[in-house]
Amino acid sequence: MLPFIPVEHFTAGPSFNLKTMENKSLTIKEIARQLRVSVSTVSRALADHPRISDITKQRVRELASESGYEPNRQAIFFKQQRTRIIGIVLPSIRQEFFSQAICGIEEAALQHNYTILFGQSYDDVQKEREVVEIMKKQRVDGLIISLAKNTHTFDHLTSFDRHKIPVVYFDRVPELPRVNKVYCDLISGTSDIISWLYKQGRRRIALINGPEKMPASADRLKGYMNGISKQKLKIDMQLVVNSDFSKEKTASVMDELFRLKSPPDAIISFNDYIHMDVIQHARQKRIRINTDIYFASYANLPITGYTSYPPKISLEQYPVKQGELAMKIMTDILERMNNGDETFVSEPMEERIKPTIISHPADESNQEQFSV
Amino acid sequence: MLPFIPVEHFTAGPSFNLKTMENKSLTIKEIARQLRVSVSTVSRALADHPRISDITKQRVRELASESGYEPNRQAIFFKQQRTRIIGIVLPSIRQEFFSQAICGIEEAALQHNYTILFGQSYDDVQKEREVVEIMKKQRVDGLIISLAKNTHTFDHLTSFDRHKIPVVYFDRVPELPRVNKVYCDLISGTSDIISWLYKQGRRRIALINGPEKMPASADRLKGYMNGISKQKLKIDMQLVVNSDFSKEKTASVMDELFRLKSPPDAIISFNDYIHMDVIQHARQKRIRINTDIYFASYANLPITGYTSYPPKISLEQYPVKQGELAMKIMTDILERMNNGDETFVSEPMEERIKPTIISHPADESNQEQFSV
DNA sequence: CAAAACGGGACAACCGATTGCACAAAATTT
DNA sequence: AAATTTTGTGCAATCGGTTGTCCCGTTTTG
Repeated sequence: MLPFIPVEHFTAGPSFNLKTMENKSLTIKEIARQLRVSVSTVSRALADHPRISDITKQRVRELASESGYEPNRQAIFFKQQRTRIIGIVLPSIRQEFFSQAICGIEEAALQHNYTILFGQSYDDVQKEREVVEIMKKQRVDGLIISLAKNTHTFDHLTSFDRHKIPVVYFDRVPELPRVNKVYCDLISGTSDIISWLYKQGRRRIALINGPEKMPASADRLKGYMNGISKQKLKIDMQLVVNSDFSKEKTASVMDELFRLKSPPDAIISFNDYIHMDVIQHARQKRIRINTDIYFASYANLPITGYTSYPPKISLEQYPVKQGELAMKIMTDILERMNNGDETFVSEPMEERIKPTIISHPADESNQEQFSV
Repeated sequence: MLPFIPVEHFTAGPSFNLKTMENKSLTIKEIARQLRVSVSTVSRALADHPRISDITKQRVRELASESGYEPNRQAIFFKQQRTRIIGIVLPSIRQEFFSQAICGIEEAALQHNYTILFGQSYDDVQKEREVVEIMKKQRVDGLIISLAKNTHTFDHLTSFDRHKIPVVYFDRVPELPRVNKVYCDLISGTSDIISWLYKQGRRRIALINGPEKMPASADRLKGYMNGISKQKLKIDMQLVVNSDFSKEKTASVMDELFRLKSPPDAIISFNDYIHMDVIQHARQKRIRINTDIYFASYANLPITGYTSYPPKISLEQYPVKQGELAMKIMTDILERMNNGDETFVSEPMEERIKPTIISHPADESNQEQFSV
């Protein structure tokens, strides 16, 4: 049997009353007024407090949902001194690696009812400082950051510790002790690349690395050394060059490689973007890609599948998974903090992800080109 | 004459006192206590209120900056019922068009001291609703959104109007009257593409459009019709097909085109991503790209420059500029709202950007391939 | 010289929710 | 039947600022 529907339902609609329409959202106070109970009762009823009678709870909940009440998070978080916002600082969202990572981060954040505040450092430490400062002012509950390539000091980040705001480093992690971090083990990954290339008969393996000071470069170099040694090849530092990611610098270091008495028969590029520049330059030099020289790279970005010459192999670094993990560590820490557990200070969390070599099936359209 | 400086000043240190180190940041209350004035005085001193003496202002400011006081935005925004956070909802950040747009948006936001809360709809209206709901709960000051491809109802967005939260639609805009929007004029843009192709001697120009219901598709279609008519060509609706962006559907509609008695000599793809799929399929059909058939596309994404077969022309839609404009409109509206000006309700802002045809210089490496 | 004007600052309400405490009424125990 | 416990609810403080109002002392004005 249908209940009588009061006229208001037709004039005001089911999900908000006139008050709400007038201006802003309805408060607990208004509900209390309409029900002639105190605000604390309403608050407790909504929180399912045991001391509130079922009847009252019922009434409160009904009115609340009927009128589309939404608790004011601003107020709650203000009182609780939290924001449920996690700051994310990345070098550049335009790099597919990071935009993928964001997806993982966002996904995990939503699951734990956090939202993400977003900022880019454009790979510059100065901008990074600014963005981080803004995050601090916004009182984020935590910070996930992937360092700019020229970030070598960390005072702008360690200051978070004083405020007990957890920081999780992500992919581009600093060489600091006792920090939370998620990264991909590029040392063993690089070593694996060398092994793979060696098995393909390559003996003069070059590495086009990033800026020397970048930890990411250091890892690749270390892995390179390990790999070369493991295959009992001679380490020739002439085969290791550093680019600053600009097309020009990459071209010039490549020229250096080609000028060697014994030029490389395989080139490992810092990442797929560098790889693409490398390829462009190599084409100009009339080098037969993945024939004269094998090309390897890092990141395994989807777009390389669309390009003329994807690398023979690329190291999948699982950005989505890394992002998820970073956020998971963050939420874990925050939860522990809420429970008064402060072990996170002394026992930082660390996740090392093992990358995988993905060998590109020679692109069909390219094959045709070769046979034309 | 200097006032007597209490001992605390020396024990507490220059950049933060013990209290701050202990736990969280220092408040206006603490400053007031140390200076033996009331909190309101401190507040007004920091706000440069005329009723506060210069001496007091001086004292307050000094201690504030010395002790690294940061106003608690949570508290301020809570009181002012604002957050200075703008919600951004995009289909997918992994699409370069949108990640570029974000850059423009972020840039403009920072300039106006806003931060952005980020969410993706993954091009699905259901997810879009969820994300939008979260934004609403987070009490964003405004929402900038680019619609999911299957968004045809707008109740989840019009509800913002009731709360007087401005919404700016961006690139993928709805067909609603009286809304703020920034978009690229794809109607004239598409017409321009047709003209360009016509000048190149193309007469059977096909359009691989997106889902029929999408406004973006409607624009392209309208521009297509205009363009064809303008060149006094016969409109043949067999040359207009709709893909749903999946590789399979794209391939099947292409097959339709090739089965025509009089197949196309030019194909306009919905965007550069579709274009890449189109190319892949066309290669399998042994079609000589940009010779047998000219390929045109939308977006002019940087990555096409790295691909085997960039489109002959692509329509630059200026995502960064669009993003900047969207945020500019947003901040304009918010500022006017603050001044009690509510004209934005009756007079929505609209920016139409004129796209530009970018003709790809035939890629050097591709040329070589042809000559092999 | 009294009244008005002004300068400087304190008080307290407020934003919306949470939460410890108090207190009355009802239920239970002694 | 008195004492105690339980139950249901209200009061008021609190988070960190902002802001209208009031008050007191000094200076200016009539």
